[in-house]
Parts: sequence; C-alpha cells; structure tokens
Amino acid sequence: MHRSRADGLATIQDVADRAGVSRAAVSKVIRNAYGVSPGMRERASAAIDELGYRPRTYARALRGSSFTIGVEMPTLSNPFLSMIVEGATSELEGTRYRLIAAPAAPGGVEGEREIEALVDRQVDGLMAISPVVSKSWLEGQARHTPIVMVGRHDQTSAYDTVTGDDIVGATLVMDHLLTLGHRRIAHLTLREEATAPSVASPHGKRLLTYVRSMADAGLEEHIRVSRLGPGDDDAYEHAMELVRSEHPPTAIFVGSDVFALDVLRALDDAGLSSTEVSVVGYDGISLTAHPRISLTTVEQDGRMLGAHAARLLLERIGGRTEPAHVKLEPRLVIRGSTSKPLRT
Amino acid sequence: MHRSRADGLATIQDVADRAGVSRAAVSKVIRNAYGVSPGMRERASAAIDELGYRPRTYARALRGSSFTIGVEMPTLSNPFLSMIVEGATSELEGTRYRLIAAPAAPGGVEGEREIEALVDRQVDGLMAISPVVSKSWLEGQARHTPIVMVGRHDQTSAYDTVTGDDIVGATLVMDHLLTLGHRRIAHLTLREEATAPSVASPHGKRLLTYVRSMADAGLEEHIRVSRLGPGDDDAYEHAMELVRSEHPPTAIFVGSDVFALDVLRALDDAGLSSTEVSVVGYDGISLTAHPRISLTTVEQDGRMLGAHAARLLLERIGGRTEPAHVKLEPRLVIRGSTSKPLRT
DNA sequence: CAGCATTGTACAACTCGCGGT
DNA sequence: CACCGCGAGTTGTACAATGCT
Repeated sequence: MHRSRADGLATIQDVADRAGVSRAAVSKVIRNAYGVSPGMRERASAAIDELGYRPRTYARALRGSSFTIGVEMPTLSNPFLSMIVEGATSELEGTRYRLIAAPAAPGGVEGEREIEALVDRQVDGLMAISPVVSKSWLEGQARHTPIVMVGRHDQTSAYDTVTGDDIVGATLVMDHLLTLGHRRIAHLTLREEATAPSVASPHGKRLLTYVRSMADAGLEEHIRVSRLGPGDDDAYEHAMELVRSEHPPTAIFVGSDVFALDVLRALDDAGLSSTEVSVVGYDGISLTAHPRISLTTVEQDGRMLGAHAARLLLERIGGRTEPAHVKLEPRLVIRGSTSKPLRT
Repeated sequence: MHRSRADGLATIQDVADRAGVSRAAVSKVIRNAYGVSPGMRERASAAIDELGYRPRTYARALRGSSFTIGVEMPTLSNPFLSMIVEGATSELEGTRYRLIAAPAAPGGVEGEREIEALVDRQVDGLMAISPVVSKSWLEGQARHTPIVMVGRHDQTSAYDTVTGDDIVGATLVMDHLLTLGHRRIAHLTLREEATAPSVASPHGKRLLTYVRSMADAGLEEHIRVSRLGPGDDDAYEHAMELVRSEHPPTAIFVGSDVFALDVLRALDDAGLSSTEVSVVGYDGISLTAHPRISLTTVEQDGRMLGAHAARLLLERIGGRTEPAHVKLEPRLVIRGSTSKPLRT
C-alpha cells in the first residue's frame, strides 16, 4: 500500500493510486505518449489536477533529459551579458527547455566551478560566457554535454561558438579615432589571463587589433595598454592614471562599455571634457545611448547572440554533430564621447 | 558485470569497480561519512581522481538534498536585483550550496512559471523577487520548500521575508521634496497588479506613502500617479507626458532607479534641467552616483538583502520553523537631480 | 490472431540503515 | 569495535509482456 507523503508533494504513484491506474499509464499521459484511451487520459488528468502533481525533473533526468539549459556567466552586473541571457531565454520560450543561470561568485574569476556545478545538475546543454576557461578542458566537458561558447573565437569541432566579429569591431574603433586625427590612443583591457592568445577571447582580439592598427599607422611608440585588476573601481583608477601621466592619451579605447562608464566618471572628476579625451566603448549597452552618457561604442546585438546560442544548443541536443560557428557583424555608433583631438 | 559508459561520465559504480570496493564505500568517502579506513579512503580517492568522477546532484537529490538554492527574478537587467543575487552568492560561498537564477522570459511577468520550474528541479531553498505572485500560492509552495521573499512585506508565518523599509524610504523622499518647497509632485510606479495592497510589494508601499505624504501636506489635489505598462520605453514616454501636460509637476518621485534613468533622459530630450524638474529614484544602483547622472535616490544595500535572504534559507534548511522577517533601513542620498522648485 | 490499451518491471545514480566479518 | 557491503528506497521512463475484445 502506498502512503501519501507528509510534505504535500504528490508523486506519480499518488496520482496512479488516486486514478486507479498504473504508474506507467500516468507517465504516458504526462508525456503525451502513444497508447492511452480517452477515458484513461481523463481520469489521470483529473487526478493530476486534484493533487497538484508535477513531475520532478531530477527523477526524469535519471533516465533521460532534464530539459534544462545552463548558462555560466562571470557576473550578473554586466548589462550586456544580461541581454545575451535574455535573448536565449526568449528563444527557449515555447520549448520544454528552461534556462538557469549560474553566476560566478563576486571576486571569483574562473568559471570552471560554475560549469561543473551545472554539469552535476545534469543540464542538457551548456552556454558558457567565461573568457578564461581553457579550451581543452571545455572540449572534455563537451564529450558528454553540448556546449556553446559565447564570445570566444575558439577553433574547435567539439563545441559551437557564437561571437561578434571583434576584429571588425575594433578596426572600426581604431579607424574612427585615427581618422579624427588621434595619435596617442590608449587601450584599456582585462587582466592578462583574459586576453591570452591561447583563449581566443573577445578582449584578446580587440587588444590584438588595437596593437596592429597602431603599428599599421606607424604609431608603435604610442601603444599603451592598461590592464584591469580584480578591484571594483579599477577602471576609474586606471583612467585617472592615464590622463594624469606625463603624455596623456587623447583617446582611450576601452574594451567594454561598463568600464567605459568608469572612465567617463574619471574624466569628469579630472575636469576633462570629451573634446580633451575621447572615449570609445564596446558592446552597446543601452545606457550608452543616454544623452548624459552619449558614448561612442561598438554595438553588438546581445539578444541575437543569445538567441543563436540557444538555437545551436537545441540543434546539438537534437542530434547535430558537425560544429557550428556563428559570427555576427557589429556596427560602430558614433556619439558625443569622441571628437577631434585638440592638440596632436 | 558493470560496463563503463560511452559518454565518458563515470558513475559511482565505475569508481567502486576501479577501486575494488562497494558503491556504498565510495559514497561514504565522498560524503566524508563515518566508517572508512585510511586505506579505503586512499584507494577510493585515487579512483575518483583517475576517472574524473563527480557525483550527480540529481541522483543525490532523489534521496536527500540537491544543495541548490533557486532564485526567481523578473528580469536580469535591473542592476539592483543583480546586487541582491550577488550578495546571496557570496553568502553561499564556502557552503555546499550553489545558487541558480531563473529569470522570467522578457515580456512575461508572473514568476509562477519560474518558481514551479525551480521546484521541479528540487531546489532546497527558494528565493523569490517577484512582486506579483499571490501570497497564498506561495504559502502552498512553502509547505514543501523553504522560501524567502525579497522585497515584499508579506505578513505570513509560512515563509521568511527580507525587505527594505519602504515606508521610511519613501517618507525620506517626500520629506526631502516637500522641504525643498515642491508641491506638484508626481509619482511614477508600476502597473496596477504590482502595487495592489494584497501583495505587499515594495512599490505598493512607496505609492501608499507618497499618497499619504501628499495628503498630510494638504496636497491631495496635486496627487498624480503615472503607471508603467509593459513597454520597454514606457518610463520615458510617461515622463514626457507628465512634463508636457498643462500643469507639469516640479518633481517626480520614481519608484525605481532604472526607470528614473529613463525619466532623466526624457527631461534631457525635453530640454528641462534638474532645477526645473527634480527627480528622485529608489534602490541606489551604482550608476546613480555617476557624475553624469547624479540622481538623488534611496539607497538600499542590495548585497546585504541578498546575503540575509541566503542566510535565512540556510537556517530554514537547517531546521528552523519559526518565521523570520528582516527589515533593513534605507538612507536617502541627495544628489544633483533635486533642487528647489523655480516656481510653485 | 490482429490490434489495441494497460500493467509489470528493469533500470538510472546515489544514500543510508543494518547486519556481517 | 572498527570497518565494510548488502539491499532497499528514491521518482520517473520505457520497453516487454499481458490482457481484452
């Protein structure tokens, strides 16, 4: 005899007892599987409603899928990453799949721990936005879980990638600044591990393009790369340092919008207007369009990136085995934060 | 005979075979349970490392806990909510628990679907930040899963709450504006369902306090409540409408910072400076401190809210049954967006 | 004996109490 | 007594087997 649980959560057995049918029959009803009479469906459905029964995904996952897509992200407080996740969530709307996000702990950086936690939770697909996890480790994970890496340009057949074209984007920035007449252009980017060539990270590509553009323009001597540490207010500090140095740059190409906001704040505090120091960001978060900010930036369609990523995962889950690499074209949006340099 | 799996994911049985011990023994080793000899621990650990074994949480959850805390949130793109989640993530650091976030699909509003999805995934604790889910429904869920509601002032013993004191906060705002000499003060808040008295939502409390303060100051005739719809650019539109009306307000108390940013944008576009229309936000997202924005706001410690919420959940999981209701004091931060009205 | 609907039962991966050496 | 393993239990799936017209 089956005893109903104390905590009020009905099991499939409770439903079966109530409807006077077998567990298997109820299982078929909830899965819309073949071989159920209208009468049986009727009785089972009634019992399900009465008991408020919901199948547990973890028990389900034991035999098959969890219908869960996991997203590993380094932080929740970058609006651009939020847009990517929103795009993915929208794409999954209407499917049986649900998205869960596992943000890295503030201060922590790696992302491996979060990915492992998601794998432990048996996600059917994994979306990774971490710039630092090693490619070979990811390839290992991809042996058992479909993975799509967002942002990084990894050359691999083990998992899919969705990226913006960072070379095109950064070239747009540099051409814009050079055309305006800037020569002392600095670049603000992430810490070393996040731009290493081994991980083909977006920031690494932007940095590389910056260096190349400067060299091509004969401005090697003016190359100046400032790297962020783990601190919260780091971009602010670095910008201050730059503009207060002996030969301050007339323009700063910042690796991402969130840091560019801090740079603008530093310039304001230093009493410098955008005609004195131009600033360009990257990503195109909505705030850049705010009249008070008006930041020239490279706009990437974050929602589209996320939607593509989700679609690729569903395809992989559906059986695709050939790798897919999607690359989206960014566009430069010129706003008030850039202008001709006063002095060269 | 046990056959190793094709996908490369080792099970506890694989480990047991490899180490030449029983499944139960391996289980004890990974749980640090009582009754394992050093030799056994040694051999089991070695086998675990060699196979790269990781216990699956879903199989574990079948018997006990999933060591997962679920967070339901209406959107990822409100930085204040991100701070709450970050605070919770930090608090869980060092415990066996992991946090996963389930954002509602953009456009969708309810939050019930997300909570159900998390319950289906057998979270050990649930943090809800949705203003609209009904209290009684939540109480039902709380019968089987510990819940902490963040933001809402629900009077219930079924689950815990962590809130800012919205009455104090909104009173600070109104006193500030009234002291400056404002009389035509408008309030911008959420749609009707999100401020209904039945759900003791933060925005409802702020609205209520606004109305009460206006009445207390003898300004009933100037009460003007503008409600947001589901549209993206709604706050902007509403602000435009307000300032272009026949008797425009001299101050706008906006229910949250993210919308206040849109209001500022509208004022800029309408050519109105902050001396002409004062604006106050709520929450204290970091951007309000940016010199370009300089928004007067009520600052709540989002990280602290999240940390408290996580701690309360761990306590409930640990066995506490008496309800806990934490209320944090907010503080008013006066910045450039508010000033004396030019004309009254 | 088709041709259905329905049930029995073997899993899946792990935990844990109890009994055995 | 300290250590170790058996086996039942956890929920749902899927396939084989049964029952019924």
